[in-house]
Amino acid sequence: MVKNRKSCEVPDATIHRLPLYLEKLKLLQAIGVEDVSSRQLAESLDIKASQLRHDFHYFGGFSRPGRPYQVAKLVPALEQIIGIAEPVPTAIIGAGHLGQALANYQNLDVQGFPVRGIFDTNPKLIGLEMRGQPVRDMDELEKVIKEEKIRIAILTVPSTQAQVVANRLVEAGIIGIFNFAPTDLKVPEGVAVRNERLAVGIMSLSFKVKCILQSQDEDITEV
Amino acid sequence: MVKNRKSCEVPDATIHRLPLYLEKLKLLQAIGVEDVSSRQLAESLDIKASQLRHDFHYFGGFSRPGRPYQVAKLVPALEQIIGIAEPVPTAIIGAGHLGQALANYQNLDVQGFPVRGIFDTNPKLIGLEMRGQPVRDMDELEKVIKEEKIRIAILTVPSTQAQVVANRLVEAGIIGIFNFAPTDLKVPEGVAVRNERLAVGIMSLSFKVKCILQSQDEDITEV
DNA sequence: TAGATTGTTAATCGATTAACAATC
DNA sequence: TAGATTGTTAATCGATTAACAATC
Repeated sequence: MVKNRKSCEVPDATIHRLPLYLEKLKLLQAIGVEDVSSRQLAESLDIKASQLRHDFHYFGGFSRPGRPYQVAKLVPALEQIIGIAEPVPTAIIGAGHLGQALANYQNLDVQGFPVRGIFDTNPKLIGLEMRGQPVRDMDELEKVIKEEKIRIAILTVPSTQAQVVANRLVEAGIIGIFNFAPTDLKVPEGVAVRNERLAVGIMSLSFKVKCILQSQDEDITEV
Repeated sequence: MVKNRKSCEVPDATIHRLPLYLEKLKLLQAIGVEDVSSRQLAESLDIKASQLRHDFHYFGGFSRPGRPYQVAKLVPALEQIIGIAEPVPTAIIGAGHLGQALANYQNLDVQGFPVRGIFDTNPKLIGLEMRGQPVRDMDELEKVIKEEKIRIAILTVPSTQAQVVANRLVEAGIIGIFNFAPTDLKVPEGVAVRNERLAVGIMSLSFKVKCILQSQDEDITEV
């Protein structure tokens, strides 16, 4: 399977677009669209058709020259590539506000990441139900991960605890950590981490807002 | 002020690193570090020193050749550039789980984005207190935005409502929207939007997890 | 002075876009 | 056939990295 190995040497920029392609295609599927050209699909995502075809080219052969893409074929192909052809059992570590928000975020299930464990150390939270799942004591972490074959963990604990918890997760066999703590986790090779920094998001927005305000000031001054 | 205009023509990649620089510098400041070289700072962020200096070069003159950066000068300079030298009054639209999580996320205040209004249409939520702020009826949106001089809005409403609410926000004078709904908002020029797609994040993580699993399978097969 | 550092430009690298043959 | 489309390679563009003079 040389193809498989190669199919993982893909730029991050391309990887980040795959979910967008999939989302749009599912939308088309829902309204009964059967075929779609690279031009149509790209236009609806505000990118160039050649970029879309170039992205697809990493994985090869979704259609053949002259024929548009078949939505019904492309959707499962992308799900396969992204790794959600089968549901991916997921845990949420930290049942604070953010953890609760994510636990209750129904799309997580729909998108292929059923939550099979919610954990916290706070006795006041343990036992509470969220989406039919009880919040469990962290003591049960390793046991539940094993039993439920959980592969991905969403980490919403305070940043002081993030590294310690991450170590336990890795030890327990987790190979994907979606980290919401503003900490750079150190993990061994063979474990993927994605950091979600909400503060970075709002600050880069702030930069652009500042630029807009400045340009408005200039316009007024120049009148 | 040609400098200002120019200082906004900065690649997105650089803009996204500014908050990381600031965060690390504040950490250094907290432990009493006074000077820091580009090499030290870059190393702690796992980037190249030349990249850091290249980024700073867009804004010019944080130090002079031969002298390292002074933390006490760099922090306010970056805050100025990012646009958080003065607190930026912020609103949260949608007091569901995610809205609540963000409202209670204390760092929002600390980082320069005090929440000055939380809004929802659900009568069960209106009146509830979150961090000393009542959840208000959407009817009050325009009034409060004006009174509190709110510039940035965090949008956590269902995607079906996102565009309608965004239109109202723009009309009311908001110029920055931090959008958590999986919808591409259409806004006029002079309004900045940043989309936070949690589903994209977890799916790109899933892609990498799948690749790790495949490479492990290959290792076993090849033994 | 010698070693370290910044600001700044040039070289390299990688991602995006264009072009086009093959195909329907 | 004519027009539209994909897969694929080449050209372009932009971001990262290296290099180095000026300075401390």
